[in-house]
Parts: sequence; C-alpha cells; structure tokens
Amino acid sequence: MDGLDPGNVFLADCPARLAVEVIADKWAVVVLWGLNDGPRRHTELITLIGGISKKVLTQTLRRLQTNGLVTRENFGGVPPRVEYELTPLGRTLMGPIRMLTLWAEENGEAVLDAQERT
Amino acid sequence: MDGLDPGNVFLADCPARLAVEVIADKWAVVVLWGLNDGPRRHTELITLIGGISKKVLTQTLRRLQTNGLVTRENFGGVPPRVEYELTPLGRTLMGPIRMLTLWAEENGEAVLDAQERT
DNA sequence: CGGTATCCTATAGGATACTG
DNA sequence: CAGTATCCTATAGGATACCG
Repeated sequence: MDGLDPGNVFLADCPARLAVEVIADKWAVVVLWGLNDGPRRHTELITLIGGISKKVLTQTLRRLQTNGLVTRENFGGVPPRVEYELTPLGRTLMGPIRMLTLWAEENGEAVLDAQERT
Repeated sequence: MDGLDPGNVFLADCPARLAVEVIADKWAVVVLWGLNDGPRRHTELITLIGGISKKVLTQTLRRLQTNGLVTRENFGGVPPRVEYELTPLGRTLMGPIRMLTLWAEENGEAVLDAQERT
C-alpha cells in the first residue's frame, strides 16, 4: 500500500463495495471467464456459454463495458463482426476469477449436495 | 484431479455453474468475508457490514446455509444468542474471496471512474 | 437480540420473434 | 451476425414496524 485508502468491502458507499457488486449477477463471472483467452465474438460467447440467451449476453456485456472491464469493437461489414475483449482493468480480475471458477469446479458437487439435503 | 469430471462453468446444468451462482448476489461475498475471522453473531455482522439490513442479512445467511457454506447455531437464552460460522466447505471459498475483495479494494476507484465516464 | 411481517418497486432475466 | 423489440414473472432487496 502506498498511502491510498480505497476503503474496504465492509463500508457502504465506497468504491471497493461497488467493485464487489460488479460481479454480483448470474452471468458476469462466466462471461468474463469466457474472455480470458482473448477477444471473442458475440456468437462465440453464445456457443461457449451454455444456457445464456443473446439478449442476456448483450445485457451482461453492456454492464461489463460500463464498469470498464470489457471493450466492444465493431468491425462493420456484412455480415456484422463485433468483438469483445477484456480491458487492462478486466484482466486484473482474471486472477480472482480463475480461483473462483476453479473452486466452483472442485466444489460444485458439494454445493449441490447441500442444496439437496435441504 | 482424480478422474472426477465436475464439469466446468461454461456448461449449463452442471454443479460448477451452480456453485458460481452461489455468490452471484449483492451480499453473499461480503457476508462470507465477514465470517472469515471466526464465528459472528447477527448483530456483529450488522455492525460490521455497512448498509445491510437485518432482513437482508438473515435472507443472505439462510441462502448461504442452504448452499452448505455457513452454519447457524442457536445458543438460546435471554437475550437470544445466535452464531454464524463458515462450514469447512465455506472455508474453502476464503481463498478466492480474499483475492476478490483485495481486487475490489485495489480497483474500486477504477471501476467508479469507468462508470462515471459513461 | 435476532429475528418476522408487511409492503413496495426495480430489475434481472427467460421466451420468442423480428431486423439491418 | 449481432443485435432489438416485446412481453412476462419471479424475486432481490429496501423501508418500516412489530415480536418473543
């Protein structure tokens, strides 16, 4: 740390809290993870990510754009060609997200079991 | 890995996807993080976590319980005493969540800037 | 202290069809 | 291909008050 006080996630109305909420939706983490290996087109993401619809994918990408994590580049032409890519800020999230998805793959069954026990 | 195929977060209807969705709400990460240092009472969490209401905290804790991440112990007596604590499964999430909250504290300002630029 | 009860609204997000 | 448009519903989650 170098003198900055970015606040912490326990404080309401501080940027850290805001940043946590960025990934607090059903699709953000999965979509970001889908961009980990490089730029992807809309259709590529649709194919990659099971269960997401075009509408919801677009919604999610727009939100990620607003939050500075993803860029959208329109190459024009017919048929259209649009690519989504992580920003440098978005790339800083890949470490945490890598851990999270790894956790999910290792512990998904345990979560499922817990839910079914209820 | 030992032969298990837990699926991956890109597959719909697989436990990994389910596990990702466990933390996909406004409060789950912050509440879990609040339990990182040990068992906490309802009021302690209310005090710790800025902006959360009793109702929403209870809701969130119940959901985390259902997902096998948190236990609730009622010690009875007057006044009541209830403690929430991470399960072993919940503790396995602390690594990813530590990274996530750290990221949020380091990059919250950048996210805020991006939002304001929009 | 640790909740419910009640009421309310915004919005996430699913389904489907259409378009430039 | 990459989207909108439209419609729909469930529910997250905020505010406030009451309770054992």
